[in-house]
Amino acid sequence: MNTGIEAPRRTRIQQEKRELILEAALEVFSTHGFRGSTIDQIAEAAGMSKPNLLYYFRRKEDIHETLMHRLLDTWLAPLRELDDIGDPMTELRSYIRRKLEMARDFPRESRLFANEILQGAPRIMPLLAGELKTLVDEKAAIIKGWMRAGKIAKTDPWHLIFSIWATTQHYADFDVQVRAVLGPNRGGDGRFEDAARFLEQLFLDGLKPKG
Amino acid sequence: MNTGIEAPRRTRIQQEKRELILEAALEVFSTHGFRGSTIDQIAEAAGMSKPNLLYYFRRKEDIHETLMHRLLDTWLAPLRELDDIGDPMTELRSYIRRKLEMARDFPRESRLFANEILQGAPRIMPLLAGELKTLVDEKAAIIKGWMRAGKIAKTDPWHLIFSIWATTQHYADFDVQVRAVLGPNRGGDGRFEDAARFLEQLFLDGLKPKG
DNA sequence: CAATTTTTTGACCGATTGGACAAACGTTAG
DNA sequence: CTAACGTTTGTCCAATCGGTCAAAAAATTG
Repeated sequence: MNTGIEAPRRTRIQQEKRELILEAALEVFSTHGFRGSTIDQIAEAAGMSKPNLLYYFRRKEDIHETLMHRLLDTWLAPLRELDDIGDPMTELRSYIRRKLEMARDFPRESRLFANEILQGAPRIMPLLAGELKTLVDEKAAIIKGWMRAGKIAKTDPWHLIFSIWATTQHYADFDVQVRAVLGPNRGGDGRFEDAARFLEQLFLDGLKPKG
Repeated sequence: MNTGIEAPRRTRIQQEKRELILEAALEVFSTHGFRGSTIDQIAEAAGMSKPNLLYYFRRKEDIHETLMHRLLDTWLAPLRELDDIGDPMTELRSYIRRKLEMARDFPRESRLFANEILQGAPRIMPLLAGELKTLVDEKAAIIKGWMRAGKIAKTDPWHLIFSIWATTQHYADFDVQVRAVLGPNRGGDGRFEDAARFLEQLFLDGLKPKG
């Protein structure tokens, strides 16, 4: 997909500094949101002055936009990998696992995305209704095929995808709450393995007691 | 629980105007976050001047604090209702239904809460580790009892509660995304009934095809 | 070296922010 | 009526915001 944005040629130093800024901006934006973050905060986190930062990104929004476009690519990678080859139940299980791993390894990206959606997705609405919808529709069709073939239970594929997104991203977006509720004992590093075990069972068998 | 905050006596007009402000602030805070919202925005939404608003709430934070405390009470009501009387599977099913109804009927409250948690819960952290944890632990114990009695499948009660929160609140917090992906046809008012049907099946039977 | 280009910074600007304050307004009680 | 009290607003302020600009500093080139 051509976004119409031409990437100008850049020196090696420019590339590195831009990466430094994006890394700092990810940290700041993901915890304070777009409007809650200041250029000064990002500049300080990147170890440079505000005018210097503005030399690499002319506007605050440019940083955010670059971050969002880059994010969406990696963020949807697990769903893109979901395909018709292999056992359906295994395919879904590994999709859930991959999504949970992303929540564990890239919580800032998850929160950045959540912040944007929460506030009405003013900056990426076209992407949601376009690229994202197309991708989800495509994968929903695959899942529907599995259902018709009797490989998995018949249900709504779109809401199934929503539920996978919701349950996995919850461990990144609501991390403070999860850790607060689990307490110091169970809220440690093991919480992701516990979550993985639980989700596997939920999506496989549900809660009905085994006959 | 005594918060230590004394509620001063207020005239009838003060009560009404304060309600008006809180209603407006809920609208603004829930879509822009705390730092992204301005007193002017809230004042305009409430149909009064900024100094007039500051006559009823001395500081911007006072409005947010009042909103958050009030919110937590109503927000946790469904979980409080979960008790040992009645059939476990029915209890859980109606908890899920009630939570989904709250996401449908009070999306602004859900988003206000999500905004706060996303940003590290700086203003309600003690409540999470205190009141909330106590309540969840208590209900987790009840659920554990059901598991021991063989009434529902054995799994992690805490993560079960997380998954119910995540899947239901998703329809409030990520509403724009849900509607964008479902498209104009399926993204209409019926989406909550579709979600209810799906979630019921997921939590009951999971995805494994019926033998 | 000198000339040129790229990078960095201090100083500054207009706009917006949360909030203060006194004066004006409205209402009610005597 | 008038005095007292509760309510509303216009004006103002210091702090912070995103962003500009010229000039200094550093790096690159010849």
